[in-house]
Amino acid sequence: MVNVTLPDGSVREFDAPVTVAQVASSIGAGLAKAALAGRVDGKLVDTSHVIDADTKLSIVTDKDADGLDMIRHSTAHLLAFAVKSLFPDAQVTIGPVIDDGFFYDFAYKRPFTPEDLVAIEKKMAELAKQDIPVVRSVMPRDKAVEFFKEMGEAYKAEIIASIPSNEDISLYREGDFIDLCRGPHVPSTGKLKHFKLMKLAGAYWRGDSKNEMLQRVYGTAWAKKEDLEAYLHRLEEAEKRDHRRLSKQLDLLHMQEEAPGMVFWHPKGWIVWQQIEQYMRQKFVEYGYQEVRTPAVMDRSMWEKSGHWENYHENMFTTSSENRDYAVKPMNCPGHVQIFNSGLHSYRDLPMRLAEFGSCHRNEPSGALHGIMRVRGFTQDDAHIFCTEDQIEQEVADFIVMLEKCYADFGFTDVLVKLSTRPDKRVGSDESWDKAEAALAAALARNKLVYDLQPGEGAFYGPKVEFTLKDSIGRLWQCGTIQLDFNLPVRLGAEFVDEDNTRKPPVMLHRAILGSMERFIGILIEHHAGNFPLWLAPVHVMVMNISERQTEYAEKVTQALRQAGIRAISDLSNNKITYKIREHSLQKLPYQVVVGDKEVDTEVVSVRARGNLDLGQMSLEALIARLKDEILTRQ
RNA sequence: GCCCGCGUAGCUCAGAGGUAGAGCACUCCCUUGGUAAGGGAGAGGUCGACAGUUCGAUUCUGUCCGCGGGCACCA
Repeated sequence: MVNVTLPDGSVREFDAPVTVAQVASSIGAGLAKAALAGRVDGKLVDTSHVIDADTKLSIVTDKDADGLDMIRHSTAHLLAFAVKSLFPDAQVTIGPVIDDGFFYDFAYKRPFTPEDLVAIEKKMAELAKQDIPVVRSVMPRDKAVEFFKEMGEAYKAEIIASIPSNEDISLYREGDFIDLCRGPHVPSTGKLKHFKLMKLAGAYWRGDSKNEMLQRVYGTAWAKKEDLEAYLHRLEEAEKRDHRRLSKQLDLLHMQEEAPGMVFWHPKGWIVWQQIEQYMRQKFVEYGYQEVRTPAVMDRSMWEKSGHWENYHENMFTTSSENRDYAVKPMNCPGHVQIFNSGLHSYRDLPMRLAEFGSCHRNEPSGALHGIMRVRGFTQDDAHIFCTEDQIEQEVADFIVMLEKCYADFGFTDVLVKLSTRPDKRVGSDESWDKAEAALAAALARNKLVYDLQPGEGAFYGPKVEFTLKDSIGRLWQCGTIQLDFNLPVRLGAEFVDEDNTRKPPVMLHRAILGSMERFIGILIEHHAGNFPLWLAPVHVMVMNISERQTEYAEKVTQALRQAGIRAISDLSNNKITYKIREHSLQKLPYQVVVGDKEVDTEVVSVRARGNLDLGQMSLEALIARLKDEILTRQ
C-alpha cells in the first residue's frame, strides 16, 4: 500500500508502487497530458519515477518555473539529438539551461554555418513532432565511461570520468540518441513545441582559453507560443535602445577605426557628459572631497614601484622618449598617492579625500570592446580616501550615503550590493583583514543594506564592496565600488604621523560611484531609451515657427529661454510644421514650442512635450517656470 | 586574444568577374503650410587597406585593420 499526499492535502491510496505518470492520470486525463515531471518530497523526478513508499507529490507542468527549466533543458537535448542525426560524427559536450533558454556545445570537424542552424532547427521540429519518448536509465560510472568512449564521445567520457566512481550515472535516451544527464526530462519530445535557435558562437572547452574551441549553439524555449513571441519582441525592443544605435541617431558621439575603443564626443553628447560631471563635482564638494588632476603619462619607474609594470603591463599603453620609458595611466591611484606624499601629514589631516575625473587608458583585448560600455580610453569618477584603520567604517558608511543619493538622482532605485572578502593569495596581516572586513560589514549594516557575501572574491590587496544597478528593463550593471588597499600606500611609501609620533602608512580606499563616465552614459542611454530626463537632455526646447512671418518672434523666444538658462534651439527652416515636429520627435526632444500668428498676437507659446503631449498655449514665463522646476527636481 | 559573421554614399541598406544603385539626409528651386514625412532638380562613392589570381577584381583567394555575436579577459 502506497499513500501519496497531493499539494491540496488530499491523499491517494495505491495497492502497489506507482509512477508519477500513473498518479497524474488517476487525477485526470488533462493533468496526465500536461505532466512534465513530479516533485517528490521536494525533489524533481521524471514522470516515469516509481513511488514505492508513502510520500508527498506534486505534478510539475509547464506552469511551474521548474517545468519551464525542464522544457529548456530537454530542448537542449533535442538540439543535440538533431545535431547527431544530421552530423553523426559531431561530438556532444554540455548543454545547460541559461536565462531565457539554453545552449549546447559541440565539437565538429568544421564550423556550423547559419544554413546548418536552419537545418538543425528544422530537424528539431521534426523530431519533436514524432513525439519520441525520453527514457531514463542508470549505469555504473566506469561502465558509462567505457560506453561513451566506444561511441566516440571523448568529451562525455571525460565529464563522466570526473564524477566519483561510486556514483551511478543516469542516461537519457530519445530515439538512437543517448546522453549523460542528471535529469529530469520531459517524458517525450512532443512536449517541446515553442523553441528557436538563436545564434552560433565559439566557446572554449571547460571555459578555459588554453583548450580547444567548441561550437556553441544558443536557443530559446518557452511553454507557450505567446511567451516565445513576447521574448522575441523583448529582444527587438532592447535592440532599439542599444546605445550604439541611439548615440548615432541622436548625434551624441561616434567612434572610428583610427581610435578603437575611444570616443569622439559630439556637442550633444558632451552636454550630457558635462551635466553628469558637474553633478558629481557638486557631490564631491558636499561630501568633503577635494578635486585634483594628475598626469596621464608617467615614467616607468613609477609603475614599477606601484607594481603595475609587473602585473598590469599587458594592459598598459607605453611610450618612450629620450631613452626613458613611460606608461599612460590605467588608473589614478599612484598619482593620488603622489599628491598625498607631497607633504608630511598628521593624523589630524585624515581622512583626506582626493577626487579626480581621471582619464585612463587600458589596452583591453580587442574582443572585449563594446560600444562605449567597454572602451580603452575612459574617465573614472575616481577618488581615494587616505585614512586610519579606525576611520574605515565611517568613511565607507558616508560613501554609501553619497552613492545612494547619486543613484537615486539618476533614476536608479534598485541597487544590489556584494561584499567580497579575503582571497587565498593576499597581502596584509590577518588582523588587518579582520578589522577591514568587519568595518565594511558594519558600514553596510549602518546603512541597512542587504548584501551578498562573496568569500574569497576580494582583491589581493584588500576586501571590497560592489554596487550593481538594475535598469528599466531589468539588466544589471556593476558600477560603484569601494575597495580597501593595504598594498599601494606601503609600496609607494605613503605615511602619516600618528598621535604617538610614529610614522604609519594610511589605509587607502579606492572608490567610484559611476565607474566610468563612458559606460555610465551608455547605461543611461539604454535605461532611458534615449529619452533623457530634462536635466540631462542635450537640448531642452526646440522653438519652431510655422511660417516666415514668425521668425523674429521665434528668435526672441529662443533667446529669452537661453537667458533663463534653458538649452533652447530654434528651427526656422522652410519646412512644414508637421515635418519639423516629426523630425524633433524622432530626436526625442523633451519640449517643442510652436509659434504661429496666433502666438505672436497674444505673446504666448504653444508647447508640446515628449510623448505626443499637447500642453496647449502658455506664457513664456510659465514655460520657463515649468522647465526650471523639472530640471531642479531631476524628473 | 580565440571561433563565426560582417565592412558598398553622411545614415539605413540593395547589387554583380566588365570600375555601382535605392530611401532618408545634404545643396538649389517651387511651396509659407497649425502639431509625426508637400513637390522638383542637383551633387555625392579608390565598394575598409594591402597583396595575389585574371585580359579585367569592388566582386574570387590570402594577409592586415575595424565592427558585430559569443568565449576568454576585466591587476
